[in-house]
Parts: sequence; C-alpha cells; structure tokens
Amino acid sequence: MDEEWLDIGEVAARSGLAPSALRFYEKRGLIEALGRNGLRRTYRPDVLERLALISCARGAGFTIAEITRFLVADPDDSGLRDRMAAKALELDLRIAQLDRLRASLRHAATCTHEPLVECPEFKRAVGAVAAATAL
Amino acid sequence: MDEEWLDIGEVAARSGLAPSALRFYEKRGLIEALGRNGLRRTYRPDVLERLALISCARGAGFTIAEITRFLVADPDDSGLRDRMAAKALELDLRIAQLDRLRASLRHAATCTHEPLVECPEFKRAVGAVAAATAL
DNA sequence: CTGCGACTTGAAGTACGGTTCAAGTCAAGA
DNA sequence: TCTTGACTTGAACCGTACTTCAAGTCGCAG
Repeated sequence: MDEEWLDIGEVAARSGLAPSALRFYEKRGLIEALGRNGLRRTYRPDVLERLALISCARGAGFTIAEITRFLVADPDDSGLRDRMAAKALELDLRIAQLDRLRASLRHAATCTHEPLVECPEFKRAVGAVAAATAL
Repeated sequence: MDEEWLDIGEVAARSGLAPSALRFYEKRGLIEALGRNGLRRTYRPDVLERLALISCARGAGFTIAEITRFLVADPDDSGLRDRMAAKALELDLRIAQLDRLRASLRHAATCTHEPLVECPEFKRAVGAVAAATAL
C-alpha cells in the first residue's frame, strides 16, 4: 500500500463516483489515467482533488463542457480568470434568485392561505422571482 | 380584446414559452386549457401567473414532477407546507454551497498562481466545498 | 371561397450526464 | 492451475425537459 497510484476501484470508492462515471469523465477529457494495472486504469492520488473540484462545480450547475474548459486551459490562458470572474457574477444572480425563492417558500410554509397559490403575499413573491428571472 | 381567455399563441408570447412547452406542461398536468378555439387551446389569463410560478421553480432547480406535486395538491393537503419548508431547507444548503463556490471563483479570478489548480488557497476552498457536498 | 399561417397530433429527435449490458480479460487467492 | 470478481470495451439505454417533424386542421383576411 501507499503506492504512488490508485486503482480505479479505489478512486471510485474514495470519490463516491462510479467507475463508469470515471471512464465517462476520461472520455470527456476531464481526467486522465496514469496507466494500467492489467486492464484496469490507475490514477495519481491527486485525481481525487480534481474529482472533488469537478463534483463541486457540477453541484454548482456547471456543465461538463464548462468544467473541461476550465481544467484543460493552457497555463497561459489569460481568459481563464476572466471566465471565472464571469461565472462568479452568474453565481451572484443565481444566489440572489434562490434567496428570493427561499423567501417565498418560507412564507408559503407558514402562511395559512387556502389555497396557497391564491395567497397575495406568495403571489407577490413569485412575481418578484419571475421578474428577476426575465432579466 | 380584453376577452376572458387567451389563445395559446398569446400565452406563449407573454410567457416567453414555446407552444410546444405549454402542451408539454399540459401533458404533465402542470397547467390545463380552458377550452378550444377551433383546434387551438385557450387559457384563462391567470395561467400566466401559474407559468411564472413554474418558471421560477424550474429556475430554482425543481423538477417538473416536484412542481406538479406542489401545484396539484389538495387544498387540504397538510403535507404541502411541510414539503415547502423542507425545500426551503434544501435551498439553505444549496445557497451556502453556491456561496462557497463563489468565494472560490472570486479568489481564482484574482489570484496569480500558475497553474491555478495548484493554488493552495483555491485548493483549500474547493476542499471546503467538496466536504460540504459530501454531507 | 380560397389560401395563408399558426395551430393540432403523436412520434421521433436532441442535449445532458451518466448507467447498464454482453462479452471478454486480467490479477490474485485457494 | 483454476476460479473468482472486479474491471475492460462499445453500444444501447435511461430520465429530464423539451423541440422538431410530418401530416393534417382550422380561423380569418382578401
């Protein structure tokens, strides 16, 4: 143990991803294998960090293609930081939107209007979310 | 004009949704037509409110099936508010996660590490997001 | 009354992000 | 040595959310 590589099964177990997902990511250029142990892919241990980054970005709504663009960027890709800054701005909007939606849900969860969809406060809140979405 | 119903084309134009999307929503039980004008569906004007609600929920990551469950609930469905409160809690987690991700992106956009993925601060931030995701 | 154009239908297609399948291969343990 | 079990492959399939297609139908302007 304590080898300088991890078997795909090991990576799958530690990352919580299925081997099929790892192969899928490889096909998409998100990760690459170090080599093979027989037929089995082996990975450098730091692939786990990369997978954490990928999962985190996926969870935030980035597509595989977007993540690939971030990860395979040339070190001298001056556009990378710009794209990240742009993504941060997108997140600002998204977070604000979710905040409003959460407020609507919280009101809905406690208000006593029947039916809920007729609650004026709820309708107002939904209207605010919708108006912001349209922009 | 000023009729008590809207043609599907009118609804599509005002809601920003394609007629095909409206038919799709109808099939899924999200909306229903008032009647027909010839072959064409007609809707009550308040369908626009409902569509705003749907778009807003979709934007927040709710699936069609989830939205249906909220919209077709019996007025006396005591579980509705509970589900909404649960969704609000889900949103809490999601928002917190996006906040962390945004912080990572903001750091990334301004830090000068090359390559970025090796930046210790960035790695730390990604690790924090990943740790939170795992929960 | 005729033609245009926007709708109608069900079925098939698209994009995304994978999973599942059948058949085969390999390393390691008994 | 032989079996076992986890991997290998490409291809097919899945669910979500729609769009597009072909063929048909209708209201309305001219």
